[in-house]
Amino acid sequence: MYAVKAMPRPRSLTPARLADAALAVLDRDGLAGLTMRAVGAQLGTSTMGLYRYVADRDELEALVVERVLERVDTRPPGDVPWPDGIRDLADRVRRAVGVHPAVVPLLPAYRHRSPTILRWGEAVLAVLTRAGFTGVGRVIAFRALLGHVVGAIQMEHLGALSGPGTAVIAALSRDEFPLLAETAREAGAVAPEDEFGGGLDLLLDGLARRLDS
Amino acid sequence: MYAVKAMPRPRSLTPARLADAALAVLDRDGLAGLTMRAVGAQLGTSTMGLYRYVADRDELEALVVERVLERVDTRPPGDVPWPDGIRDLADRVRRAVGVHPAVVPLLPAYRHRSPTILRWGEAVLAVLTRAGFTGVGRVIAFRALLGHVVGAIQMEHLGALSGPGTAVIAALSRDEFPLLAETAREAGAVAPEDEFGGGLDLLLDGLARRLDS
DNA sequence: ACCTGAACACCGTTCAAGT
DNA sequence: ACCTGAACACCGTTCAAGT
Repeated sequence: MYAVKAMPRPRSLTPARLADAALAVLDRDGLAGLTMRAVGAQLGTSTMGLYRYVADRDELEALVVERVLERVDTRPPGDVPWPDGIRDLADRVRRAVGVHPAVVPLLPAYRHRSPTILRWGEAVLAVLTRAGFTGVGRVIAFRALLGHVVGAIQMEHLGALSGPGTAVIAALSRDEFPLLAETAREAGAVAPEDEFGGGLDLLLDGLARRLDS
Repeated sequence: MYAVKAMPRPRSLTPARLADAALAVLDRDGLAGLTMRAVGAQLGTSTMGLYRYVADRDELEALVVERVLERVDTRPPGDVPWPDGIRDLADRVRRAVGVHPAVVPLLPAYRHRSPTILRWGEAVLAVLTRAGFTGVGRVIAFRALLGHVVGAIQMEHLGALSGPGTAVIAALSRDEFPLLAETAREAGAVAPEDEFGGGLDLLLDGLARRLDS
């Protein structure tokens, strides 16, 4: 019995509950509204209570990012041609982020620390390797795909074709920016997923050519 | 003479001087160190003096971003094959940002407001148009190129091949992430400009195939 | 062991006052 | 007209105190 002198009071929070609360605040009030005080209030606990679960605000943001990325299925794609496998994997990330667009500004800085993205990267590399890529060619292919996913997701949410930025450009003086104005108007007809997929297909075609030669 | 009753005191600052001071602070102390107080101190004026030139901190950041992008040559590339023209234009942005890497985290949000990037986009579209791209195909091509430049620059500066992130990955357990660990080790041999150019070439090859068919 | 609230050292920004 | 400094309403985080 002597080991049970004082029952330690159970923790009232879990990292998952904390991450959910922070994500709720982020979705509701945006990145500027994501403060330690706001998350504490969301949970009904004191602000300082959070520091029992995270070392600082940085760690809380990492928790939120991982909470969103967790939803990405990182299992190998089905038995399909390798370009379809890559398309599938890329789209899983795009869809998961689309559920919580407010997390987009955080992705570049926290991407590296995400266990989910590591597993996802391993799955992408498995597809590339089975397709026949090796060595430096595989490095370039992997980084190009990662760059496209990162870049295109940001384009979609911070510079959306249908967003205000494009409207501003479409209204630009035709004298100074004739092609930009024209392209912005044509862009209205392109759905976000077609833009994402279309760009990815360009990359995949380029990669296919590398395998032929 | 009655129009010259009271000579207005000349302004002591210019937007350019302000932007240079802010850029100096950013380069020295990073984004977290870029505060209104720090920029005021850098200029030897009061903090509040800055508000005569910018409406708020947001506008100061926009000024810094534009100061860096200003250096990008937006004139049409020489009379070269179109893929070389695109390569040239893309590399101009990469090199300008490389001089002030601390500005990278600001790029996604402020890109749209930059007059330089608008002119640069017009130049990219001119090359694409002369190459034969039109309509939706041109929209996709343009956005894919923009996405690659944005994504690859961020990969280079926030997730550099030679950076600590890759070292961490290279040290990962070979059991859990065998391909990631192997690729990270191979990545050490790839220079940043080769990674950027290699990815861009994949995209350009994909684009060339669109013109053939 | 776990949680709390006051306090501290910062921010951006408002505003009344100086020259 | 231009510039300044005190003050206000926020932050993240330290720390001593409560249960």
